[in-house]
Amino acid sequence: MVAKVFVSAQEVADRAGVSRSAVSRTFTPGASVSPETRARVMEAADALGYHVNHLARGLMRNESGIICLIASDVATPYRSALLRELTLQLQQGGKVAMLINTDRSDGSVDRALRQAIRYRADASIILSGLPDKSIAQLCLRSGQRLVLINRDDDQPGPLRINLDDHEAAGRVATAFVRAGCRRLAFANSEAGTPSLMAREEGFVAAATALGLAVTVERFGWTGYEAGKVLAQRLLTRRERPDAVFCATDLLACGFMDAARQQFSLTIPDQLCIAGFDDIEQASWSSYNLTTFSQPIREIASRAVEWLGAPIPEDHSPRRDSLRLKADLVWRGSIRGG
Amino acid sequence: MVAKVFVSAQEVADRAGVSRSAVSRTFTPGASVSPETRARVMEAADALGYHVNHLARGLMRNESGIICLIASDVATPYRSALLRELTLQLQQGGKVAMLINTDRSDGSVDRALRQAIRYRADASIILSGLPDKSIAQLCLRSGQRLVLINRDDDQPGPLRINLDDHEAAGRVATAFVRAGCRRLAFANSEAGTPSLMAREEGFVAAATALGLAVTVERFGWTGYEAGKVLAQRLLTRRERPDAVFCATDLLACGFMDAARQQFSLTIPDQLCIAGFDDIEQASWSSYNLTTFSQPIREIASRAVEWLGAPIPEDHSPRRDSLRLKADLVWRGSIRGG
DNA sequence: CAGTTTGTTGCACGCCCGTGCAAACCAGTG
DNA sequence: CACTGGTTTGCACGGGCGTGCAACAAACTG
Repeated sequence: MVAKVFVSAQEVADRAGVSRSAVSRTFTPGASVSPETRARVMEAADALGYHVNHLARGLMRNESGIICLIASDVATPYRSALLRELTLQLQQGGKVAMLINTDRSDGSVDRALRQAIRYRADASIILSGLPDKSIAQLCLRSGQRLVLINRDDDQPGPLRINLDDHEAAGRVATAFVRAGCRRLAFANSEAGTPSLMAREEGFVAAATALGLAVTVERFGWTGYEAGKVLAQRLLTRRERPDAVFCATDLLACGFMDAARQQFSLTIPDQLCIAGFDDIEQASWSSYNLTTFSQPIREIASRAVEWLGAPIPEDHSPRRDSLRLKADLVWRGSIRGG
Repeated sequence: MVAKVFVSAQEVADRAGVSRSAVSRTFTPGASVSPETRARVMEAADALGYHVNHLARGLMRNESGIICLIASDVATPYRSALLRELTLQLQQGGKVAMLINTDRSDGSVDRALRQAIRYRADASIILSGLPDKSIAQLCLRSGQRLVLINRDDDQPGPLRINLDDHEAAGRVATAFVRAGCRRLAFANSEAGTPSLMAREEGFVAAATALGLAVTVERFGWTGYEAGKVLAQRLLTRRERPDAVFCATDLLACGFMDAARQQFSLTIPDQLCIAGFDDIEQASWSSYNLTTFSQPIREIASRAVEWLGAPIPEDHSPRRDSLRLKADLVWRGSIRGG
């Protein structure tokens, strides 16, 4: 068994003929080292293949540099795109991402947060689920920062980043009406997360204001297959909808495929469709889906920026809650773009 | 500034009225603690919200529990699916995944590996690119284990997991011929990674053996848009191909969309298509793509299993190179399945 | 030249944990 | 009671690092 034998600062010091402190200072920006010693240290370090032990450094500095990303369904187009952007920007900020998968079971997020605590992560970014209040409080008490993305929670402490789901959904209703649609429907999943429900409520509210009723159907999780089932259910109704707003693009893709292949409908002539997220597939020409783009870059940059900023002394009315705008991307699934 | 104030074992010990060792032993499986003290410690730990500091534990044990995943294009369907499976299985094995994004620039993988060393990762799993020999050697010398997935490298030390790309590609050629196709083409990206090239070579070799020539076209990276361009190029040729093997499913999706919409071809009647990876979209009914499924679960489980196994004393002829089989998933893009 | 400033270096301590070792304890035996 | 074997406990050390402090050297200042 070849034990772990990473080279330590002491070995570098011995080889360079200096004290270990000198080595440490060489790798600490702003520390006082003469150019000569620095050079000798660097040479020895290169020769030996020395790399600062961030575990030990984290112990000392009380700052591990680790940011925990907590998410489920990470292989989903939208999630993976967000994860990509987050990890990229964290890396640029000198942090490193620790990825923890959650499932839909109870306590899954709590377990993930416990892991984050064990590794003394500087912060946790939660993309799915909601932690128990007590464990969230523990994180905050411990000095760990928390970011909730698209989880419409209201407890103070974490940074909450959300979209204007409600308002955006209203814009779709208007667009549908302008396209001459009268029989509106909303295709949702049964997941019932705040942002999905906000889209549904926003759509229904706006339609009602325009004097139209909305048929709402909910099924399964927000995936392609669920979209097909939803199409099955909505398109076999007596009063077949002529416009459907799907809560996510994945649902929309499944919906469109079923609409075209099983019901021989043409889009957008016989049926208008809108989605949400602007996943890559929405732009594929088979779908060419009109949808809302999640401001992924901005979400990530706001989160990272907030993590880098110092915690203010005063308990001032800090902007811990952001509501970003989702832009409507016009493509071909609604008439008269 | 609320400094980090994670509760330490000492505080738990004080509260429970025992020594710090007792606390440590309580959280160390197999250590000798009486039931009473264990109970008192647990109670105090719960009350204070204590969690073992894995940074310090890693320092002691010389084993951080961190596994580094190094990859580019993590938002891609295939990559994200593999990442998901890896992180899941690592979690089940009690490890934790650290995700490092690379780009296509030189030294990107090397920088990622350096980061892995700094955090004293127990192992690194590389999904994209190839590390420089010297840095790879440094990892191995340091006792860090290395796994290369679909990177057909031949240096000893790392575990290398590859597919039977060459042979699989041959099976497609046969299928095309059986479907009555005569004018074969291969659509590749310019990335030139070993597995992509193996698919190309395997296809060409098999076709040649069957007495058919293959038109090869390469463009861009392995994405949807590149697939469209490749269709543009291949389908405007004098001798239009009647069967195209795309190096990846993403290329195939782009290719199919262009073939249908710009060239009004029907699939599989006028054009047979095959892909590779079996990404989720391949099963979407707009594509219904015949393709090879990457044995993602097996790749992940083999990797995790290998990481968990002890390094054998003797330098025996260890199975450090695995070649897994990619199964052909018959769908509707080749005639006569 | 004495005195002061500036810059560099090494020592020693602490961060939090696991563990070898020896002391302490406890129950059982003759 | 003395003795033995087994279990539990605390002490002290080490793992790799950053940093305050004091010692020291060099460079100025008057």
